[in-house]
Amino acid sequence: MTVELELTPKTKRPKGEPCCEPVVYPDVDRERAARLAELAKALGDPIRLQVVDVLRKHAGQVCVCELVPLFDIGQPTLSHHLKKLRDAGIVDSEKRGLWSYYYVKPEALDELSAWLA
Amino acid sequence: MTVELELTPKTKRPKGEPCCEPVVYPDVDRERAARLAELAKALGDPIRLQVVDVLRKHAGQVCVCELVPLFDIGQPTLSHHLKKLRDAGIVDSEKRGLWSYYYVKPEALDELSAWLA
DNA sequence: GCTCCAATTCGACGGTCATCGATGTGGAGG
DNA sequence: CCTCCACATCGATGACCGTCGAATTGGAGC
Repeated sequence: MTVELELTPKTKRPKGEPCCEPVVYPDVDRERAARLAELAKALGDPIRLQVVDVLRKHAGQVCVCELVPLFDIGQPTLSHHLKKLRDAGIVDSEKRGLWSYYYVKPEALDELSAWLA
Repeated sequence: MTVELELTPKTKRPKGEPCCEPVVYPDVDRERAARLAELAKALGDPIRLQVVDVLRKHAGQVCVCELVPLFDIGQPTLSHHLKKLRDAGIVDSEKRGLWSYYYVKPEALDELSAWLA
C-alpha cells in the first residue's frame, strides 16, 4: 500500500509558502540506524563479505589458514579484516591448539535482515 | 542442519602435515560478493542509512528539502550522500519543478535481503 | 629453556571518504 | 532578461581505511 502524503507540492508554488512539510525521524530510529550502519560498513568490503559468505556456507567453524589462500592479500591483512568483523559482532573466533577458528554469529546478520525485510 | 566438515583438525598435529583442507570459493560467488559489498558500503554510513530508512517509511517520494533539516550536515553534504546512494542503485530521483524527489528502489535492497536470508 | 609455527599486533604509506564553503545550474516568476 | 530558489558540483582539508612488511604473542614439541 502506498500512502499518498500531502507533503508533495505538485509542481510549483508561490514563494512564501513552505514547499514541503517537515518529516520527523525519532531518536530511537537514529540509534538503530547507527547500529545497522555499523553492520553494513563491516560488510562493505568485498573481502570481508566473501569471508562471511565462506563462513556461512561452511556451517561449522573455519580455520584462518583455510581462509588465507582464498584471497590475494597477505595473512596479516586478512587478520585485520577478521578483527573488523569481530568488532562489529558479525563473527567470533575460538582458539584450539595453534589454530583459530572463525564462525558467523547469525544474530548480527539477523539484525540487518530484519531491517531490510 | 550443521554439516561437520572433515577440515577441522581436532587440537594439535605433527608438523609436516597440512592443518586443514583447502576451501574453494567460486568466481561466481566473488562477483556477487563484490556487488553485495557495494550495496553494503553505500549503507555503511549512518546518514545514508537513515535517509534510506526515511524514504522507506514514506512509501512515496520525498523532497530533498524535507531531508536536509533532519540531519546536522549541510545541504551539499547530503546531496553528496544521495549521489552515493544513487550510484549504488539503492535510490533514484525525479525532478518536478524546482524540487527533487527521492525514492527507494526496492530491488537493490532485495539483493542484500536475499543474500542475508 | 629453546625452537617452530599460526595468528595477532604494530608502524607506515597511499588512497578514499565525509565534510565544508563557494560556485555553478537550471527551472520558475516577474 | 533578470532574479530567486532548490539542488548539484567543485576544490580543499582532515580523518579513516586497506594494504604491506616487520615485530610480537602464545601454544606445542623437542
